[in-house]
Amino acid sequence: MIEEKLKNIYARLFDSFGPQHWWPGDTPFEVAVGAVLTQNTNWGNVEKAIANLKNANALCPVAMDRMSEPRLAKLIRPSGYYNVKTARLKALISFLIRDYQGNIQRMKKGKPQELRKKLLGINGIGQETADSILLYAVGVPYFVVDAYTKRMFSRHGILSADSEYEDFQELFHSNLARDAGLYNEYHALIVKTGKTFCRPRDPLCGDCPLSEKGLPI
DNA sequence: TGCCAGGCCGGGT
DNA sequence: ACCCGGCATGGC
Repeated sequence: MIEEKLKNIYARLFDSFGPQHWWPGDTPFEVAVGAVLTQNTNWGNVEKAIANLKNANALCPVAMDRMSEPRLAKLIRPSGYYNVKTARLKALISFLIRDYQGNIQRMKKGKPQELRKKLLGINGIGQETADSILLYAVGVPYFVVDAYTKRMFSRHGILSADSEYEDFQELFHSNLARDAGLYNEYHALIVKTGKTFCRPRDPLCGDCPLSEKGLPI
């Protein structure tokens, strides 16, 4: 039973690592900024960029909207792809100001499905970034699928490695309660486990809580 | 030193 | 529908 497998994996990860207290960010806006900055990027580098924004007293929608692109690019430089990400942050913030007066909380009004479509319409916001914002900044239950999720659950034979984002997301949506708190913790535990054990060609399965009898993670 | 990190876009086939 | 190159820093 697939449902039992998913619940069993969750239980084992939670027992091993405990609550992860995600997303690592003080405000919904910081979460949204972090979601863009962490695209294909080590979280440690993102922290440096966010620290720069805080030091410049610039981690708010109005300040970042007004800021020149070269200045913003310089502040977020440690997170890599800084020119691309400057444009993406600008696009997200323009949208946020235009439709929600710069207040992410207001996204809770209206249908989550419509909001997701709107987010995906912003240049630079793909499925994972949109779902990260939805789940961790807005608090609506969309499961976030990242590289770790695909790697872990395909290596465990639950889905084939070349399955689509939607396939992985549907796996969780249809087999677990549609619960933001659960999705929050589950995804955070997947990342925690992935960072520790689940490199692309380096399983390191020995001490992983999921490794037993030829079940590499 | 090369590999890796909590993707996404645009152009080509 | 797929495939691919580009985007860039910092840690190990």
